Order: sequence, then C-alpha cells, then structure tokens
Amino acid sequence: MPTPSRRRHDRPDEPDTTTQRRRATIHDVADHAGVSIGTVSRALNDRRGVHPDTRRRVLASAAALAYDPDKAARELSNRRAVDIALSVAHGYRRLTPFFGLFLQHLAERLATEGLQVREVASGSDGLPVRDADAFVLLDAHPDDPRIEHLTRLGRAFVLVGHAQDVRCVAADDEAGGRIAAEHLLRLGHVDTVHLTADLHAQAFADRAHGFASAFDAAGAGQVTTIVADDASTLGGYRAMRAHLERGARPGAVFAATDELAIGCLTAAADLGLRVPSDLSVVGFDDLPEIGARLTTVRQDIDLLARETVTLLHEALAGAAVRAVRLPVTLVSRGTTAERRTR
Amino acid sequence: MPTPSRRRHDRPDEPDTTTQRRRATIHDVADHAGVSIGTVSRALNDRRGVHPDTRRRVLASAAALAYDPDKAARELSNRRAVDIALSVAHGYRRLTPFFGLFLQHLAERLATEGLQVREVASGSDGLPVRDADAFVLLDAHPDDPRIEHLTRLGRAFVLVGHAQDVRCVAADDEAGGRIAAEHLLRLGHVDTVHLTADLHAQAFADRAHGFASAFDAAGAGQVTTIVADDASTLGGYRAMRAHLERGARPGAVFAATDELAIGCLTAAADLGLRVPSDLSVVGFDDLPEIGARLTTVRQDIDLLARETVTLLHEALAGAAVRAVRLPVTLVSRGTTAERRTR
DNA sequence: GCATGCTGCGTAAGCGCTTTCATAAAGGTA
DNA sequence: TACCTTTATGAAAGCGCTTACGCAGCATGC
Repeated sequence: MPTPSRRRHDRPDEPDTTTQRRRATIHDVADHAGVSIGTVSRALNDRRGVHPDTRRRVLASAAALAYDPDKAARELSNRRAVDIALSVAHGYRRLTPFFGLFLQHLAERLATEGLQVREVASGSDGLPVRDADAFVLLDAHPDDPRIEHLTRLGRAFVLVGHAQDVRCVAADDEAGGRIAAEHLLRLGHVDTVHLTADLHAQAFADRAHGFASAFDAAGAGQVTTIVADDASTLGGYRAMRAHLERGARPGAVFAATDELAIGCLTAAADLGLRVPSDLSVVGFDDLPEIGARLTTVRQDIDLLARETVTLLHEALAGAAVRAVRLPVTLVSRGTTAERRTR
Repeated sequence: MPTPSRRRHDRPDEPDTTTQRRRATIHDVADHAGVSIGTVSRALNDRRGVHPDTRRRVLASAAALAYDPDKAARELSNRRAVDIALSVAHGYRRLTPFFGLFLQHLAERLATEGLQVREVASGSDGLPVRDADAFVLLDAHPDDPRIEHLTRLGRAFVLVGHAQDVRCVAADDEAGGRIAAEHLLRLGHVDTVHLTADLHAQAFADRAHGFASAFDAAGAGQVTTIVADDASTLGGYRAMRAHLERGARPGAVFAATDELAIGCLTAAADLGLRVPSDLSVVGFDDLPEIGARLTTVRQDIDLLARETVTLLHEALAGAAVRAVRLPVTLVSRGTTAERRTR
C-alpha cells in the first residue's frame, strides 16, 4: 500500500475563502485508485508492466478526477537534450494564419514529451541563422539550399511540404486538387479557374497539378490558371478581379488557399456576381474562422504536427528516410452549387 | 563554499560523439561564480539579500555562460494556482497578426512566473464560455457585456484597450493619431484621408479622434474619414480604391492599422499613384514583416503584455483600479514625403 | 527441491528552478 | 563584553512528473 505523503498543497485547515479550483495531480489519481504515482504514470503513458485491471482502474480514476497532466512538469521530467528549430524560408510570411496554427500545434505536441521548438529565420543566403540539433523546415522548395546545408552538417531535419528523397510530411496536395476537381465536375462545371500563388512552392504546384489533371482525365471543360502576387486575401482579390474585369465568366474557381478563396469571394461580390449561383468557389486548408462558410479542402493541421514529431524522432534515431502524405477531405459548405445552364 | 553535487548530466567520461551542446543550468552558473544555486536564483530575480558584489559576479557568470533559465522548470517551481483566460469578443478575428503577437508575448511573460493563459472564446451572448480566476479581455468596447458579467462574478480582469472606470491598458491611441497628424503637417500636407475600420472599437475611435483634432488644432486642411469593412489588407484596399476611383486625390493617408496601410499602398499602386511622391501613407502598429518599409506609429506589444501582467497581479491582489496608457512613437520610413505642390 | 526468470508494483531520484529555513557573520546598543 | 538585529549565504524541500531500481510473488525448468 502506498504511503500517502504530506505535500505543500495539503492544508486541510486552509480557509479557502476564494472560489479557487485546484487541478488534480498525479498524486490525487494515485490515492483515488489506491496505487502509487509510478503506476499511474506508467498506466497513463502506456508503459508495459501494468496489470490490465490496474490500468483500467487508474484510467477510471483519472477520468473521474478530470486529471490533466501538467505540461511543465512533464516537460521538465521528460527533458531530452535536443534543441529543435523551426526554420522558415527567407521572405516567408510568418504571420500567416496557417503558420501560426501549425506552430501552435507543433509546440504543443512537442511540449508533451519535453521538447521545445524555437523559431529561426533564414538569412539572405537562405540558410538558418542559428544551429540546432534538429530542424523543421517550412515552406521549402525542391532545390532549397537548407536541405543540402543540413545534410552536410549531419543535422536531423524534416521538411513540411512534399519533396523527393527527403524526410518530409505534407497533406496530399495533389489528391486535394483532385477531389476539388471531382466535386466541381460532379456539379457539372466545365469552365473553371485555378487561383493560386507562387507555383514554385511545391504544395501549390501539387494542388494545381491534381486539379488540372483530374479535369483533363474527365475530358470535360477547361481550366485557366491564374497566379496571384501573394497567397493573401488581397492577392486573391486583385487577381480574381482583374480576371473578371477582363470579361471572363468562369463557372467555378478552385483557390489554392482559403485566403485566396476569400479574396475571390469578395471580388465576385464587388463585381455583382452571386456565389454560388453565378460562381462556385472552393478553397483549401479549412482554416477556422477564415473559411467558416467556405466549401474547402480540409487538411488536418494537428495531424500534420503529430506526424512532424514522429518524423523528427525518426530523424534523431537515424531511421530510414520516408515521405508521408496526409489525407485531405472535401468539406462542402455554401459556396459551391450546380453549374447554371443559362 | 558550496559543495559541487553530482548530477544526472555530470558524466565526464561520456563519449560525446555527437556535436551536442548542452544548455547551461543554474548549477553551472553557481559553480562558475562560486556560489550556491539559491544565491544565483536570488541574484537573477532581483531578490533582496544579495551582496552587490556577489550579484555582479553572478550576472557576469550568467552572461559568460549564456545562461537562459529553463521555462518549464521556472514555471513548475513558481506555480501559482491561478487560471488565467484570454477572452476574445464574439466575432473577433483571432488570426490577426496583432492578436497572434500579443498572445505570444503575454504567454511568454506569464510563463516566466509560472502562470499560463488559455484562450477562451465568447458565446453568442458575448460572455466567455468558460470560467477562470482571471481574465484578459481583448477587443472590448465600452459597453461590453463581459465587463459587468465578470464584475458581478467577482473575477479579476484587465481589459486591453482603453476604457472608463475599468482596469485597462492600451497604447496611447489618441497620441498616436496626433503624432501621425503632426508628422504629416510637418511635411506640409493639407488634404488627408483617415482610413479606418469599425469606429465602434475604442482604439480606432481614439486614433481617429487624435488625428482629426490635431489637424483641426493646426487649422490646416481637411481630413476625410473612410471606413473599411474590415481592418485587413483587403478591407483597406477596397475602401481606398473606391475612394480614389471616385476621383479623390488626397496627399496623404493615415491608416488605423498597418494592414489597412498595406491595402492602401496596393490600391495606390494599382491606380498608378506613386508612394510617397503622389501619396504619403502612415500606418499604425509597426508589425514585423508586415510593415517593414512603412512609415508607421509604433506600439510596443511586449510592453503591452508586460503591463497586462502587472495589472493582472493588481487585480488578483485587489488593488485599486487604474488605467495605463503606453507611449507610442513615430517611425519614419519610406512611405511619407513632403507634399508635392503641383 | 531450488535456482531462474518474469511480472507488477512501490520507492526514490532527478529534471531546473524558487523559496523557506537555518546559520554565520557583521553591525548596533547598553 | 554580552545581547539583539540585520544581512548574506548555503542547504534543502518542493513544484508534478517519468523512470531506474529493487523487491516481492508466482510460474517454470531441471
């Protein structure tokens, strides 16, 4: 039987005038389940050497107490001496919603196991301005100088975005393009626009390819690709507006990004087009709050972060290089409709 | 003399085949300075009871070893049982660069002392959907329902943004508007536009008021206020473009936000206007990467976060309510020039 | 029958830090 | 000189967690 130990917070006679909730700790769970904290930890972390019955009991106690392991303690305890850097390419727009979300999820996932990311920018030579034990490379293109540099340095790294012969993880951008195309084809669209930005970025190139080739394969209609200056709402607006002002009247547009899609929506509205009756639009990413009413290709950012962490471990362990592609799904909301046969 | 203790990482005979740097800990600093870890901690945290000479020595050692206190350890050790929530108003654009930056700084400052923020949204009734011990209210307007609600609940809260009779902290928005005006007046401008969004938001109202009243006071020229749908680059673009297309040719514009300013810049460029020779523009915020080349009114986001933390402590301690206004400065870059007298 | 291995679990050390407590030295007063 | 403060410092406990270690208890082997 474990000995209940006296600890700092155990002050039964404390006045407790305030309405202050105290979070349950591992000790509370241990007491509740009648085991030691070691066993609780093992049970919760799926370590071997715990009797199935005990494990069940612990999990029940944890649930009953709404136990939520303390991040800082776990991090401190788990600490591996690994310095992880998130490297962004020179000139990359760090303040992008996608970037913020990804960084948030990545940091959270890593914190769980005692790891920590720091952001590091790239210098004018394209190389990270600071060294680290492992790198997460964002927004890389196939001939990114960072890849060779880190390889030569013998640093572990994983690339977020699709690439060849490199450890990388990305949403299945090509499939995303394809399912967007299929959705639009199913609605009978034949005259479509692909609104994108910087086809030099692998993700955008893949989306474009997936979309165009699905249309080609169907042998139905044409797709015009228009390239915005910038993958922002403003970039999408200007590109789309210019296109529409040139007299083009596509039935649907597939935007490479939710932000581009929003720009497109706004341009359409400004020019008196109704969405979705005059124009269908589908985005990509499914960013919360940005694309709330948008039909879009959803990618799971948290899954992306989780897979990044897995690959990071493999890299650190010296495992074989592999590329992982994450599934995407189409979420159909209010901005697409059947082609209007006028 | 402190006894050098044997610790987990002390393995002098470890092969160290990898090029792995280990971060300096408080023990390293203590050894280097020839004192105990307690003294190091006291010296570094400005606690009393440390001899000035000792303090100097410790600081020197810390600097020499590039000591960077571990977040998790500090958080774990400092832990106060306070649950802090960052509340955003319903419908607020959370993914805004300013929001991201503020949250980042706030979290960092709080982590330093073992506190943690969690974000909480507001429901359709405008009230936070989750309770907490203390709240940071973002984007509040004077008659925000959250204020009364939290007061009634007896919760500590601080409002980020100017308000009356409430504990709040904000940049000196009115002064910001004024110095923007003074800058433009100094350059001889008389026909100006104030590009803003949602004057219901106190910050925007104050900036507008500061700007307009400085112009009035100088008795020079006129200011036309135009309100964008949205404080985004796209919002700024559309509002400005519409204004220019109506034939207006102001000499200068003061945008309530860097993002609005960027939109304004783009609109000007699209309509063939040169900045700054045809049009001067000054922004507000000085967001990194967004406003790199922009003449703008700079507010110190980290200071804002620090003051928020101070007020949070005051609120928790039940101190008297006070409002703090933070100074802003004009940083002059390439988007403003003397009025062209054609 | 006893050495051997396995399994399940409690114990305790340790992650890097802050802070309380004890102690020693220095200063003040009578 | 004896006594009380005050100040500077080291020792150690504790934050919540993971995990190495060791000890039972039980099954297996010959």
